[in-house]
Amino acid sequence: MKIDPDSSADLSAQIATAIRDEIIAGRLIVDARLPSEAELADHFNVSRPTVREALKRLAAQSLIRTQRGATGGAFVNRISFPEAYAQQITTSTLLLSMNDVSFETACEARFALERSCAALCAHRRSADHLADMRAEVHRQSQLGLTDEAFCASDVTFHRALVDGAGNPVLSYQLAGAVEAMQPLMNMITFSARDRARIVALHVAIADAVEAQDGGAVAAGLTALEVETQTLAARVFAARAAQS
Amino acid sequence: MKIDPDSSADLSAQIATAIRDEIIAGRLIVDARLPSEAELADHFNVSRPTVREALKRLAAQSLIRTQRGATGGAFVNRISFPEAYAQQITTSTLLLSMNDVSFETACEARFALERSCAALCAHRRSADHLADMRAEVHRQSQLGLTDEAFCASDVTFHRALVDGAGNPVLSYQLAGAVEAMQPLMNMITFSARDRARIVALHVAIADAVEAQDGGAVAAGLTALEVETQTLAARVFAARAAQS
DNA sequence: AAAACTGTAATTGTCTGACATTAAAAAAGC
DNA sequence: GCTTTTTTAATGTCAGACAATTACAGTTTT
Repeated sequence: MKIDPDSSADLSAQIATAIRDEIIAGRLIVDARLPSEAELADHFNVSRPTVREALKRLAAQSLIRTQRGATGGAFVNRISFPEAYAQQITTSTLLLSMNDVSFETACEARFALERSCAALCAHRRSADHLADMRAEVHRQSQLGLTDEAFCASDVTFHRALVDGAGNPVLSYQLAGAVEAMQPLMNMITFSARDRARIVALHVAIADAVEAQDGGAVAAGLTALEVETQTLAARVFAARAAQS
Repeated sequence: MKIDPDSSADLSAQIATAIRDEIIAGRLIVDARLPSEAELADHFNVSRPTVREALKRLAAQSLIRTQRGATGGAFVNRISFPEAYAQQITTSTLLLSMNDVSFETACEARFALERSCAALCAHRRSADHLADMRAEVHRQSQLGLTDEAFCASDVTFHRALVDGAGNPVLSYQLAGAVEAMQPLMNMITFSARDRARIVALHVAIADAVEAQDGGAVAAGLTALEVETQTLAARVFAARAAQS
């Protein structure tokens, strides 16, 4: 591992970067044990708290895990899909909420990405995925559902569609796009008529998935995108007029 | 902010989670200043090093930035697109390299996602994006290029295509998919004939983008996917036979 | 009066040293 | 040979101190 001269950056940041580079370059493989904190401190010529801060940075990115006890230490972590999902969702959500990304832009990206699953999902979907989609459609049709519950069910429906493509990498990438939209969707209040239209489109999509007609799935998603965009435009216009 | 009982988890992890939740929920807005480390230590009833470890965890995710001096402290950071790109790429790259994701699966996901930009890029592409694509095609045609330089140019070409869609959220999501493939692509050695075929497909895609024909862009990407998959299959088969 | 300088206070960055906690391995006892 | 106890090595936490940095106010100089 490289050394850190007395540059302007934090020592802990430099050390974290040095170790991260080792992991990315493959010189530290999964489950390899890092030297103990005392050894690292000695190696980098810093104190143990500084090393610890560096290790915590890496732990925050799920790059390492730590274990106490005699044979404990810091180990290179095999980043799991669920962990990657979670990071992806957090980053995407904050990116959207902090950068004044318009609803249109986010919505366009989300549906563009989801359409990329249409053909694969139509081709590969299992009975389970289809059943999940039908179940969510049924849930959405119930009266007296809160807006938040409606949106949550919407997300579950779309995740079933994405997972139906049977490609974990695709599911991972889409997780951010679909979940990060939820806070934006929650800003909208859905009237009974709006919900009925959305549910009808969901039914059409589920039918297309069942028929394994990729083109129809994509068309259904496009129709849903148009519906969502016009609905959002109406809500935001009304809200702007009110204030 | 909530307190942390003496549960089994690390105190610094609990504190980091508590603060992260405040940020995600919007109770701590961008550029808001967190209490000083001493105040946080007092509030959570822990020592300052523990608080610092928590803050470093958040800094590693670009959720906060710190500043020294009299009016310094920790501030909620507006996560920028470049920062989000970098995190996305790191996570995606490690996810692929550590989880035995097959080349086919990763490649399928990557091209499926990229096709989602085809129509938008064809519609919106600027002259700049087109020029970038042409420039990369020209670079790829040069003889004596190393495999790595060829792959790097390939990535730049595809990023120009993605950016041509004019949707920053889409560019962000695709960054991970496109860049994370590079290490996998670098495992392949491209013969002159292979390169010529790929360049020809790139030319076809650039032509389609210039003609603003979204369907042709998507078709070109599909052809490129087929070419890449068969090429990779041949390389891996040859390598397997050799050993 | 304006500008340059200086000191002070607040805050993060780092170090030292210590103790608590944990969990595996070695040793002891039966 | 098995169970129990002790040892040991590692992380987790704490307390206190000092260094480095920066804004601000007050002072001096021009």
